[in-house]
Amino acid sequence: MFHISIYIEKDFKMGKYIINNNIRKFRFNNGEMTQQQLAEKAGVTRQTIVSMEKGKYSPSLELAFRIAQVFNVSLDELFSYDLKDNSN
Amino acid sequence: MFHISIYIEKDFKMGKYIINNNIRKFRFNNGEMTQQQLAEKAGVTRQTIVSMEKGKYSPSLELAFRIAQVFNVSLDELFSYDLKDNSN
DNA sequence: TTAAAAAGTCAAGTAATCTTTACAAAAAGT
DNA sequence: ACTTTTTGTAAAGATTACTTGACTTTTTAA
Repeated sequence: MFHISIYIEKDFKMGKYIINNNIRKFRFNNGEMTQQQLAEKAGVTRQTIVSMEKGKYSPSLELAFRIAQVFNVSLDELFSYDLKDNSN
Repeated sequence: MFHISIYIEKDFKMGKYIINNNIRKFRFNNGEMTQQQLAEKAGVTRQTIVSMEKGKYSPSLELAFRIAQVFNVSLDELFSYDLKDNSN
């Protein structure tokens, strides 16, 4: 007899996902809205918009909603939570 | 002659919205999942789940996505961004 | 009706988001 | 080519999410 163990990490999903956003795309779909204009409409600084577009951090849900509201779209249209591509 | 000024706040939308969530509902739709179990699956502490359910703060978008993923639903099914009811 | 499990509360500490300021690089207009 | 507008970078401070731990209240179940 022999025994095969398959170890599945408890939190195997964690750390493998990445948040993508279409902010830049929607800015240009809305009359070439600048970062500054979006920032004002969403009630944050331009720097926050820059960092978000660049994916430097994940925004608060509150801010995500405010930006979606500016573009009049749903959260799911603006953000996606995808498996990170590890093929490189 | 006289003059009437109507002042419209620039960010009149801000501060009037509130984030609601269906976390508790989804926990009970999922075989009576406890706060502790949800916390483990989402990779946070139970205290974080408690605070979220109680609406004590708006979670990060990252965490919002992880919880939606646990329940296998979209962000928009789990969270809503509604005008605060000022009728009281 | 008592024990055990789950949910709620509080407070202090850590980590991450967001602001502010200031400047550099790139793009667009004259 | 030069100016102006827009975008990108960086770093320090403020604010807020999240953790940790310890305790109380409510719910479930023996």
